[in-house]
Amino acid sequence: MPDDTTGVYFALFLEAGIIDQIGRAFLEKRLPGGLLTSHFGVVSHLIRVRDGVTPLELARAFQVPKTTMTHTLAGLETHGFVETRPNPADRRSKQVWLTEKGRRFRDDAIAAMAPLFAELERRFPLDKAQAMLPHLTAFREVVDRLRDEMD
Amino acid sequence: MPDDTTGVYFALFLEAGIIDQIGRAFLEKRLPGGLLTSHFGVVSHLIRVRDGVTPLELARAFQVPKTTMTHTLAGLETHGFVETRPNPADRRSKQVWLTEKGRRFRDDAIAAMAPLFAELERRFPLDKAQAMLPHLTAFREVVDRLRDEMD
DNA sequence: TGTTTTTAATTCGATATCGCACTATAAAGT
DNA sequence: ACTTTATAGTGCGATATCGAATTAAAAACA
Repeated sequence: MPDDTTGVYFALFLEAGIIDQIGRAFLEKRLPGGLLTSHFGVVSHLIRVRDGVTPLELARAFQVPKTTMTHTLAGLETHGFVETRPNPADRRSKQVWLTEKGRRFRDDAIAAMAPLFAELERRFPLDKAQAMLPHLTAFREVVDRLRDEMD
Repeated sequence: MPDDTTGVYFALFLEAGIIDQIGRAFLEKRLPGGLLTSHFGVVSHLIRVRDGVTPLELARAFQVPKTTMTHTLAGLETHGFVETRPNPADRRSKQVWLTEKGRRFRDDAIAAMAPLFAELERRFPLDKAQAMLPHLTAFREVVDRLRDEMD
């Protein structure tokens, strides 16, 4: 495998990292004090996908260690954005449910980001973004599976 | 702006974040104890781009706060992977130079990642990766500029 | 059924990350 | 030249992140 080959995949991870970093910084500057991208991410996931999921499922969705998710959920619960209830199907486990306050937090954050997305659309046209998304998703899916398998 | 529009850009950040997360976890599992992606990233940058750059330039390259870069560089210096010298052109500033040990650290890390990239190439063909990279880079460049301008 | 192994979550300790405030120097404006 | 403003880097405190070990419950298996 030529060095260039490695370079391309390497560059993809590098670009993803910088995009993530900028996105986080931008979002966090617009979140209420003490709240981070991790908090927003979880609440957003509970709305986008569904709530009532377990902490472990959330940890897997974001590919973070369980212990990190425990911590993030504790913060969200302190803020009253989620509540956890026992999982009726498994007494080791919990379910995470959104509160009204949590939904409002997410709506406010999205509203605060709207100007960015508007400007972004002006500079990186929607059709280009739409064209790229499925490829990036496919790459993520491959990497995701690879992680499970290569440990 | 329809909600879907926001959704596409939003999804791009989300995918980037997960790819970054998986890449970090994978790399860090293969780095010597106490060394993180941040350390590898800086050393790698000093080789890929050039060394002798200032801490601030590095902070900008990775879009992290200056104070984070100070900390990362301190760790690298402790490990003997870089050394910092006064900047002859500006007495407030420094220059960061690689050591032989630093180059070896980077080479070893890349070698440890090789199996991943090899398997990755099997599952996500090189031509697709090559096709996607310039678009992702373009997106990063736009977001990067936007960050500077929208504060 | 009883034992062993796996799984969900948490606690704890180490370190990374980051914002704020500060110092030193440089650059800009008068 | 002198004052003002901007810039490079650091110290400190708060909190996030993560790995290792632990506990409780479930699943696998004898």
